[in-house]
Amino acid sequence: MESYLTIDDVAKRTGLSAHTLRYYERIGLIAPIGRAPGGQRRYATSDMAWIEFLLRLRATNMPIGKMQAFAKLRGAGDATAQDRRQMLEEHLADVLTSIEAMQKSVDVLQAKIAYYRSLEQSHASDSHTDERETDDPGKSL
Amino acid sequence: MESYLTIDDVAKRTGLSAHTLRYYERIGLIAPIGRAPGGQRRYATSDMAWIEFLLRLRATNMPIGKMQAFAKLRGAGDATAQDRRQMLEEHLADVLTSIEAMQKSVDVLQAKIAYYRSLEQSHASDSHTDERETDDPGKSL
DNA sequence: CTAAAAGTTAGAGCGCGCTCTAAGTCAAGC
DNA sequence: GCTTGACTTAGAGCGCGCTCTAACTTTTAG
Repeated sequence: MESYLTIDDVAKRTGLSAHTLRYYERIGLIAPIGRAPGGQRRYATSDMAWIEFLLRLRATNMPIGKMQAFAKLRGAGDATAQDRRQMLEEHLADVLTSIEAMQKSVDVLQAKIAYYRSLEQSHASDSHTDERETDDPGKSL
Repeated sequence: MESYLTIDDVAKRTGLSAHTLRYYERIGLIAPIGRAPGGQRRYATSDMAWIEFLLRLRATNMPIGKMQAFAKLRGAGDATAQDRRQMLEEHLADVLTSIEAMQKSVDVLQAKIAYYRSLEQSHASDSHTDERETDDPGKSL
């Protein structure tokens, strides 16, 4: 097991800055990392797995406070597995809701883009049509 | 046309606070709203349409700076329609990318939840199994 | 007419999630 | 040995997106 990753190695692999990695450790998102004799951090592959999972939580907009709560449960051992599952289920529900909301907005954006395209079409053959831009393509259908 | 919406009416309809509505106007996201004789804002239905569109941009995480740029183009008239379309297309691409990323993370969360469930299953029939929690369900498959 | 509720402004303040600074120690190459 | 660069800490600072305060005016209900 090549458990010899320096903080910069981890930064490169995760896309997090070394500053952020230390920050996450300071606030308890990441448990204390092992040290080389000189005091420098040496990340194990198990640390990497946890960090990558954290990034999944972050990618789904879990606030740091909740990640801290989750990390704390994890640190408290297997007995908290049910609590953790419940946290993840609640978070997952939020995420799915927000994805749905985004999808709905995406539909609106696409409609708007199509509307702009149609404007460009009509202006292509007639450069001084005086129609007012409604910014509400839906209304004109 | 009942263009007699007060700021509180609009707040209720949009979910934005009156504070935020004034803030958006101040920073140019919303063009100056018409006023009643005493100086109070009176929102027209066209204002509402724009605010609702802004909320779509916000729901898709467009930063305020870009919304300002978009609003400015809009204020500059029909000639900017192509620029606006391009902004929306670029934004849309970002949004689709981020939805994909979220979906990927959702898959990971679901796998993890399933893993927790399986742990609970095995503990249900044997309350002192000493298996170590790996926090990496993928590894065990 | 009065009292309470809702509106106005300019500007201060805040929570989040980093991000950077300062001052110093440690590690690697020549 | 010396230099260069990466590492360490504690703590300050920052950009974003609001959110609230203070002091005041206007509107509305009784």
